[in-house]
Amino acid sequence: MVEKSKKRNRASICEEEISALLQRYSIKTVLTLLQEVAKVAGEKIDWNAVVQNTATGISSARECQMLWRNLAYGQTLFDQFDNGANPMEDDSDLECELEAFPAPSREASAEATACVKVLIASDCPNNSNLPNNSSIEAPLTINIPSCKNSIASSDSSVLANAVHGTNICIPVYVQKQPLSSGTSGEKRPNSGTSGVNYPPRRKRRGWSTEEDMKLTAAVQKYGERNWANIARGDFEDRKASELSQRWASLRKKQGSSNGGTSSLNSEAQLAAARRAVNMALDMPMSDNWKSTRMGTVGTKPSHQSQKAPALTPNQQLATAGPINSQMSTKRPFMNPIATNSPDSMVKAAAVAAGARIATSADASSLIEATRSQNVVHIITGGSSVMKSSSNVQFMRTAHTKAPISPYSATLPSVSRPAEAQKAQGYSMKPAVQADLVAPTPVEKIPEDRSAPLGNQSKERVEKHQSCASGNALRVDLLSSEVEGKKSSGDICASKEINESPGPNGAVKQV
Amino acid sequence: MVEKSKKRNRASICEEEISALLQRYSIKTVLTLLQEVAKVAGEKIDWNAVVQNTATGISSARECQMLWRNLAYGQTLFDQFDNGANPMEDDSDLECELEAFPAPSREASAEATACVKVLIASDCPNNSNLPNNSSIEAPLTINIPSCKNSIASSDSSVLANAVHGTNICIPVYVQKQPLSSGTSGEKRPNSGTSGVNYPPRRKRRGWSTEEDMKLTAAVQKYGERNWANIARGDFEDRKASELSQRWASLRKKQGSSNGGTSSLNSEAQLAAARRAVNMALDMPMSDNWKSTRMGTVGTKPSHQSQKAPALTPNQQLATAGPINSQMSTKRPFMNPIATNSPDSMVKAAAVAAGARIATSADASSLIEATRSQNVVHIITGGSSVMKSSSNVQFMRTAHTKAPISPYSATLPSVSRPAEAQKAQGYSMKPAVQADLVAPTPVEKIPEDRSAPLGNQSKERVEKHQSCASGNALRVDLLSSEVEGKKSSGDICASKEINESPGPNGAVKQV
DNA sequence: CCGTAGGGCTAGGGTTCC
DNA sequence: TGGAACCCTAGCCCTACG
Repeated sequence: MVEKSKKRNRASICEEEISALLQRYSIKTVLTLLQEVAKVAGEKIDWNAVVQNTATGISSARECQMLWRNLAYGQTLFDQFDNGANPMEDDSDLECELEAFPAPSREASAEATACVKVLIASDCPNNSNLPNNSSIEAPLTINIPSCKNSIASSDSSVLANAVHGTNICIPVYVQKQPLSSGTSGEKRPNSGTSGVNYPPRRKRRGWSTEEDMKLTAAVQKYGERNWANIARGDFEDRKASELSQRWASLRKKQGSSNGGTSSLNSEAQLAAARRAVNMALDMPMSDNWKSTRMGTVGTKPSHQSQKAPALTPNQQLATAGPINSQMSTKRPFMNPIATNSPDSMVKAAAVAAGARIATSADASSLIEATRSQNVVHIITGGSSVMKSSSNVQFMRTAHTKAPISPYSATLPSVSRPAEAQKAQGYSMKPAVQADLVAPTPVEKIPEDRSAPLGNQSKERVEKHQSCASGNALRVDLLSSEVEGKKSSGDICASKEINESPGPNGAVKQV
Repeated sequence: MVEKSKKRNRASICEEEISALLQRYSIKTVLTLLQEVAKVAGEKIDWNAVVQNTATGISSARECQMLWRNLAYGQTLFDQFDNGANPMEDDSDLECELEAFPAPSREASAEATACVKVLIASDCPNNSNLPNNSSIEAPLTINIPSCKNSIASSDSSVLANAVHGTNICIPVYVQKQPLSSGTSGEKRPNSGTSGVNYPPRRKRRGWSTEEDMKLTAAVQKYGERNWANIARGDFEDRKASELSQRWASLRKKQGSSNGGTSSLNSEAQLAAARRAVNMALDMPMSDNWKSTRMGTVGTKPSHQSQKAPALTPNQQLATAGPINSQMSTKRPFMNPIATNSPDSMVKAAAVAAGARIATSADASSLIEATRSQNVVHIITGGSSVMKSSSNVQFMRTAHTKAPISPYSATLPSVSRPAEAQKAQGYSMKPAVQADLVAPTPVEKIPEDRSAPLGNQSKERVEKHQSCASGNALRVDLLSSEVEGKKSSGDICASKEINESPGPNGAVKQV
């Protein structure tokens, strides 16, 4: 009688079976049993206990189980069992997945679902204990069409059915909720057993320094716009919006206070950029190349014609190289002396060597930076603070040692991460990225977390790449006044150039 | 002299090579060449043409090529070639990927990258044509440390370097950009050749009533589908998609304010839900089961103890079933007569059978509905209007044919889509979802576009699932007064229950 | 190419709580 | 009382899909 085969894990259930069920048990019986079963704690169901307290009228635990099994996975109903028969072991339950045949319509599903939810939610059977003060009876009126007419699919027939049908009303008991005073702001009580409280307002939880740092790190890692990713990855109990908000708050604070604490990706990058510029354009040859690094990656791509504009300098000197060189010495050779950090020198050299990406790691970091933030800051010397809106790149540079003119520069096209490897592979035309480090920044670069970054940065970059793959690279400069503490340096001849990065006045000074 | 082996696709480049390069060519020379090469259109580089116009001072096409190859993929520099020597074929370029050794630091990469970007972006060589009106010269000051000191890695030494170094200033030419008016929302000009605009996220700009009316008029004029035309014609600074979206929003609002025009998903769903309720609780057995569908899915999950409360009805009847049944006939058997749509009957049966999800399609549709809107409306007969904020489910039901008492009911936990399959698999306790359709709605369901949906709904649902996976299902009822046109029906004994769904007074009447 | 649907993200503004 | 945390909604953008 009972299918014991646990192997059955897929079956279809059709109207015949339901017909059989409903001809034997009323819907109310069925629902009552389901409710009672649902109330059983734990996984195992003590059918004897169920049947003792059941309101279904079923007196046999075995029958209860049978009915339930039919409900749960379509076990065949049978009608011969002793009233005192013990139920089967739970282990004899099937692992079964019933398939609808044919599938009901989407609307029907939704309809049924919504309906059942209402009923389910009122888990107070109308024949049990009275609704107490915390419960409210709400009538749910149901029209029972007179079912003699067949084929009631059109609206008119539906209406006719309604007219001829009868209405029944079933009480729905629900937990009474305290009226919200609107402004009282009281916390929603965690009413224990009734569960499903409203998405309760979470307890307010301040941000610890640790969390802030974690956030900072995450932003550096993911960029400023990927709050959802950050939230999923590192902040289990903070929402993306909270992260964003907190980040804005942090930025505001640090921006207004002064140089802030940590160098963000953008900031570090931009500070680095300035130093790099310092180095790149006239690197003395007096450096020690020993124990330094050089990384340049170039690959000749098969048929990609991407190119990037190169640089302007024009000075020409030729120097005999010590290695692998049969070249003429057009430039006085200096003994390699370690002047700066090896890394710096190497990178400066890399720039000189063609503004190519040095390593895939570098490429990815660049890409990441580019993707994760559209703002690039190069702040030289000054302690000014600037906040820029998305999609604007700032570079603060100046003529002399304490220059504080911010520029905004649009980044050239950059590959998205997935294409990082590919992007490295240009040799027909040198790639636009490069590596170098200028070892001697004039002053400490003030921290500034700018660079809010659109989540579209990735795609945006991609688009740029496609639409501006030629020489079309633009630098938008923006010079702004110095804010914050007075800069000890002089602002050199930087012009006041206000570039509107967007229609929204995307450039903001904080 | 030239490595022709195309097999070389991986090599390392180190400081020695760079040293060799820089001792022979100045950085400016290098950069100039790179820029010039970058400007070459197409994939192939005509070195003879390059050398004719070069500002590098290099007079040999062969040398140019050699230098470029060194830059691109580290080809060894050599110094013996005729000035008139023809360059090698491009095909002799290597496919090579240079690896940095050792890899530069991340910061160094970023620094170099940003720096180079600035330079690259100003692709107006300072020795070429004057910047025109659309260009702006911005000084980029670069500090050139005096390179005699070695090991300048600490900040202090960096500073010292800066002090002792010299600054040079290179002009950076950039396209002048029109000032943005801030909130004007003007479109960012597509500055043609300069490319790479950043697609800035436009500042959000709410829709004024005037705009809405304008939009309405435009829609009436052009029809609902020609958003592109409308945008071009009347909405300079709105995109077609925005118009479409706004229109949908407007329609939703208006739909809820009165009879509206079209039936929305949520509304249809909820109307269906009511009908389903009508059907479910006392389905007559006089239906024709032929050619109908039944779908129920149940699986016994391994160790999941999720359960859902079942329903209240208590009436018990038993009927002999025609199929597969050896059961006792406790209930009068009626010949199956097709009373309603097959789908409906099937779904009603499904509810009866345990409020389980019928099919995965249904499950997903349910999930979708739940996810996409937190508001469920079941409006019976009345023409009242209600707007609810997220996370509240309303069901309007009543005793009789024109009932208009809205209830708010919290949805039970619902799986998110990814877990839909999993969610189907409960058989230890029946799942909460179910399918059924009541075929005979009493009245036409008024349209109501409610269900504003936060994008957090998903997470909320998820949370519900986790925190209320037991029997904790609650129904919060909310009865509101009828708004809008007078309902022809009577408002039955629905109580006035106002449940505050959230701290924000989420329940709003429109 | 145009439209739509749907998802992601955030600015903005409200509410609650400290 | 103000600010911080929380929350929601509207608006924008993007991608798929038709």
